[in-house]
Amino acid sequence: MAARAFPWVLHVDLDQFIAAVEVLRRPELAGREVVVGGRGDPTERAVVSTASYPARERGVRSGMPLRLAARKAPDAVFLPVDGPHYLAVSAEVFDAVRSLGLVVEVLGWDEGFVGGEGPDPEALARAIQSAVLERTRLHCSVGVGDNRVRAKIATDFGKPQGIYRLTAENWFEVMGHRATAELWGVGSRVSARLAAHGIHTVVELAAADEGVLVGEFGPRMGAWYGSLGRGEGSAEVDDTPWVARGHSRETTYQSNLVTPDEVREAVRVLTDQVLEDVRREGRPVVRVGLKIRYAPFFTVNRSRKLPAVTAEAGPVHDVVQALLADHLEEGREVRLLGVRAEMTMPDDGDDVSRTPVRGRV
DNA sequence: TCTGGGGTCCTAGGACCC
DNA sequence: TCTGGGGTCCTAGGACCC
Repeated sequence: MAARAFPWVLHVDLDQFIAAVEVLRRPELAGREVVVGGRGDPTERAVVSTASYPARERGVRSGMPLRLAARKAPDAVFLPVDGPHYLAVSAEVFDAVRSLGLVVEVLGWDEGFVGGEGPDPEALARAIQSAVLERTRLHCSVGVGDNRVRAKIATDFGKPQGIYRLTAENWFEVMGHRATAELWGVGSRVSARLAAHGIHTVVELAAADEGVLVGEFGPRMGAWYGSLGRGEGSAEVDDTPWVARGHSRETTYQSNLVTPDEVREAVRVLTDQVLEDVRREGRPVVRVGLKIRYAPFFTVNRSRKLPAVTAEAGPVHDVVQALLADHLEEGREVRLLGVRAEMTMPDDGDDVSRTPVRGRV
């Protein structure tokens, strides 16, 4: 159990995971344009979860509205997202890696870190690829790094079905000239704020004055972005099972909700779903959140601590409905509703906000 | 935009207390 | 009122990731 540092960190990432899993159970789709998203109906309000490589060649991307994807790839096969199936396949993938006697930290359905030792990490990577392929018939790419940040970024250079090594030795040669947004943890907003300080590339970020970064992003994040630019980071791999802080359910309605009664009822349904997720965890609720997205696309989040920690449905419904009553602006059409519940963490009694702060990555 | 759903973590400001 | 200086809790919002 617990975290341990390794000389090598390997990042294992399944290639076009969801699309590949769907092709496995429908072999006739091999080589075709496949788009998985929503309920598989490209006329609905939903977005692309994954597209097969042939569909990507037509310009279909994750996160793109299905309607737009259908315009770009009119002949593509559209399939619904089947989360439980992907979760089951994912568990098999990581079991296969663990069967090699390795320490595995799962990051999501289709990726995870693996601790590596010995002189030949590429051989280890090949062994992982073989074990996964043999067990699940799925291909993966493996990034080899001297820490997590470098391993994670390395994987992209190995795709598909490849292996790529990124360490302190070749970090600047490979990454130095690239845009800061190519770093894991730097998105469009942060890269724009960096650009405002004249910082555009990874090497510029690495050399940036720490005072400037701290002034812009605060002591913690500022220092962290600087180290990201240098490719620095933890080499720990932690196989402790993940404990969720909370659960949420949200729905974008195919047509906007108009009356307050409709909204209240929809929130009640979502709350019941969240309570079911929470019940499976066996931990009580400390705080609830309500998300309202008004048409056309304006989102508000409101949250409230419960008067007392509880595993009962009644008080949770009461607080969620009270949040709604206090904040719903009647007369505005509602496009999306979401309900979130945060639970107590296993060893801190009753206060989720006291969870020890841990560096990202 | 035609803009999903499920998560995590960080920051900042106000309330409140001493 | 010409209005301290922390520390902590709560809430809102931002940003990022898959």
